Amino acid sequence: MSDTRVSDAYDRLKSRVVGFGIRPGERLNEVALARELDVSRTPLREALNRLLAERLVEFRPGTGFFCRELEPETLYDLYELRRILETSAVMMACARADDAELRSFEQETLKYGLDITGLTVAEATARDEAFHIGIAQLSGNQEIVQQLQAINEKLRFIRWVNMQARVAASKDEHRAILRALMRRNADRAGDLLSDHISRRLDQVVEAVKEGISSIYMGGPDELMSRVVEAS
Amino acid sequence: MSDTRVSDAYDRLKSRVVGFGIRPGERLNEVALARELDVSRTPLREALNRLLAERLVEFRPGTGFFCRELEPETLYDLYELRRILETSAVMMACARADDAELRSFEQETLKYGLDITGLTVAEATARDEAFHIGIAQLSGNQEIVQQLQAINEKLRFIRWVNMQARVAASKDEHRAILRALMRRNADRAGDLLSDHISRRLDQVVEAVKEGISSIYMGGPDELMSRVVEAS
DNA sequence: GCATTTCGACCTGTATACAGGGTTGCATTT
DNA sequence: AAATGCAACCCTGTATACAGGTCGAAATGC
Repeated sequence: MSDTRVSDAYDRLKSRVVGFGIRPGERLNEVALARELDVSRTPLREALNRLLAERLVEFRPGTGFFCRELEPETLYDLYELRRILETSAVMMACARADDAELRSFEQETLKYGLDITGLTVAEATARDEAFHIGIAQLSGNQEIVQQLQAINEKLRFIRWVNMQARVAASKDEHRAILRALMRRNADRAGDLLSDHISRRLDQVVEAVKEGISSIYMGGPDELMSRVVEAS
Repeated sequence: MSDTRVSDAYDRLKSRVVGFGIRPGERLNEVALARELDVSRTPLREALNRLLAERLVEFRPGTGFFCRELEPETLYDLYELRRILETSAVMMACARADDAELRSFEQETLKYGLDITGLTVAEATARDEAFHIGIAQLSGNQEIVQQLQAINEKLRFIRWVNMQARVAASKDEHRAILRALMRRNADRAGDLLSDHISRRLDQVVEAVKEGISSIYMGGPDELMSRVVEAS
């Protein structure tokens, strides 16, 4: 059992929202949801209010809570924000991280290898996120790390949809970024990472459309359990 | 009356937390707080959970809610994050904002003038924030704007403390930033804004110490109603 | 047949009650 | 005198009840 019923409901609700267990725009019936999560309405509403502050759900007074809508513009802005933060972070990492931290990150990254073919989409996405968060952590700025994690949650479904398309390129790009980082070449690392994310950013609008249809085709479970094949 | 009792309690609680109506680290007694805010514990706790998600309050299961602590390191990280976001934003603004938006911002900024001597600290801080948020809005990226607003709330008390120290410099720096922005000189605008914020960043740790004592000297109301004098 | 209005069911918003656990203070012991 | 243990009180965590409002559906009028 979790710490409290609130944090328990919060965690499970969050994974449903970011994982499309609940559809964007869908209205949330508190009584039904409380029964599903096996909590009463009070802790459920407390959890919903946490998600509201993170803008993962919306709220209309007198009407109730809704799963957040997916505006392509918002997702584009989030991708851009991610690019800004990660580009700055890798440059800070080049300047600040000590040798032991860099080596440790390199080892952790190369431990399973950069190749993600054969993994499910969910696994590949998790590993991709870990790579990027790892760089942010090397920057030494915890606020950047936390912001990026929040952003990643909002963008996770796009990563799922995109994960199959650019496997080979992603692997090479990650390797190049890692190399520049290990050489503490801040300008090059920043440029590479910026371009790496920009390439995804350019596809966001299409990804949303395709993503929605993909998701409603086989459902989120089907999508995230697909196996990534070499391109 | 507000929309709901939750949002009402949320707004008033938030202004207390960011304005030091509640001391950092202070434990929040729900019954007493509910009585003060004239709501019952249920909406109060929902409001507290929103603030928890924003990390403006902390929570220990079985013990209750606490006002967030002020770690100098966290504040330093937030200042740095602010610098990164605003530097990117002003460069994006140079490239993207249309002429009408730029002119409108210039007019709004010059309307009251850049000189803030004679205003109270609270007024001067509000105007300073408006200048910086205005630039972020010109970037066209709403996510950046919202992130900056959240960051500003967490740093507001430092602005209060610092507001008196660097009035003259701030005025000139704002003018220079505005000029570069109007000329769409992205590199120069970015550098100026980065330096502008970096100067504050360097003072953060001292500001925290001085800030704490200042606040507990005359109380937050006294601090924010001080009049800014020419240096 | 379509629009409009009214009625009813359901759902949200909030208060309150109760149980369990934490905290604090006092007393006792070392 | 300091530290530790115990007990009482208070406070948190959660369920539930109730009131007010919203949305939908059905019925009636045009």
